[in-house]
Amino acid sequence: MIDYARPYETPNMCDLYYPPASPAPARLDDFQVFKKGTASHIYGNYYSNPTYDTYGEPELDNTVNIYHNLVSCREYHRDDWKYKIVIDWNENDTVSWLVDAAQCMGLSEYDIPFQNFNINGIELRNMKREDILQRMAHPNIDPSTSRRIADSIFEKLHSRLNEELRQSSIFRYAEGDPYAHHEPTVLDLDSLDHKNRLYHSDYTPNDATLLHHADSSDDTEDVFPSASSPDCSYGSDGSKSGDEDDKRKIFKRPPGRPKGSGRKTFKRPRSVSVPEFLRNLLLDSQYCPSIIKWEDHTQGKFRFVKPDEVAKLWGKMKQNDNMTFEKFSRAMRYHYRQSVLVSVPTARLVYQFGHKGPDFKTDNPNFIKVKTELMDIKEMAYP
DNA sequence: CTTCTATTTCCTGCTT
DNA sequence: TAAGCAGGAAATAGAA
Repeated sequence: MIDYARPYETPNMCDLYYPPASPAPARLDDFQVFKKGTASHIYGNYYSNPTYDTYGEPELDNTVNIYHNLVSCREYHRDDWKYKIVIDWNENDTVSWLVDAAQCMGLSEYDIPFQNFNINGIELRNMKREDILQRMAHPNIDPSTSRRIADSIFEKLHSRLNEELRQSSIFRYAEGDPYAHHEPTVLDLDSLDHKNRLYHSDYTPNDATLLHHADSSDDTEDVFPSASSPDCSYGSDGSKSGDEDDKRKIFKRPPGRPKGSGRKTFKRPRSVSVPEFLRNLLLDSQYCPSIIKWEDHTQGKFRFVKPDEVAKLWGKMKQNDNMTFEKFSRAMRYHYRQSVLVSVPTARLVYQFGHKGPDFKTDNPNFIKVKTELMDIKEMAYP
């Protein structure tokens, strides 16, 4: 069962990075804690990092002693950020990434004021070099060192962002971009399926007909033609027309997922769930508010502007040309039981994330600010 | 291999 | 009448 609420039960990692109100624990105690194996066996031991020995033991001050607090937190999932795209990072992911980057660069825990990076991935992505430098500044750290670290962190961040962009460009509309007003015309399914995106380098979308042949052993019993077959009595939009009712009596598709629709030639992690997919659409200016938009962001209420387009995107991501809004909405309704989604009875095409729904936090729902700024620019250009 | 979750497909009945 | 909604039933893929 997916428990979307779980992340909120864990403490904010950055809270742990602030120095404790009581006197800081002695370093020796921390070593003893590690020796007892209370946390280091789970989270690793920073002190096992050989680079640490090259640094002197600084005084514990009010900066931060993040590693000490980090390793004592049992709920910490230090690798989560690796399996998300940057814009999906929460505050913990950002700091975890920074910790990792610091370790890779051979820095000590005193070189970076981690508490200044208690920000989500969207905010991090939007930061300029100078913004990072500003947050990197600390009275106990030499300014030139801060500048050097800030530069390295900035480069590291953009190296990752570029890699995400490169990999996301694998998916493109072959038949033309239905959202042509967006630039570039990339169907960024990776951002909608972020758990899979890191594995795309060895993955190409299946050609259904190729799959049919390659999997012939499995298909010997498949008397129901797939969507790619010319005998299929269903249109790509799942509609049934005219005398197709007669064909349906002969070629009635059985319920359930079509055989061979899975991907068998490679191993991928679980794809995003329907609620996560919706959340990702809503947080992406390429799809929100053009095909789906927030009705009331504070309540998690959203509206399908083009339900069929959303369903097609879902189908595209799942390599299922037969996906329809009717079927997609059925998948949505299964999430009522767990309060991941909640129905909004009065309005059509309006749904709501429940209290166990995914994190949909954004400071700019429907990208209104961006639009306003664009309008301002246009007004300045064409008064 | 079994069990479980998350769909996918089809369907009936109801509401707008 | 069409579109959307609610939810049962059966089936599958993939993960545990």
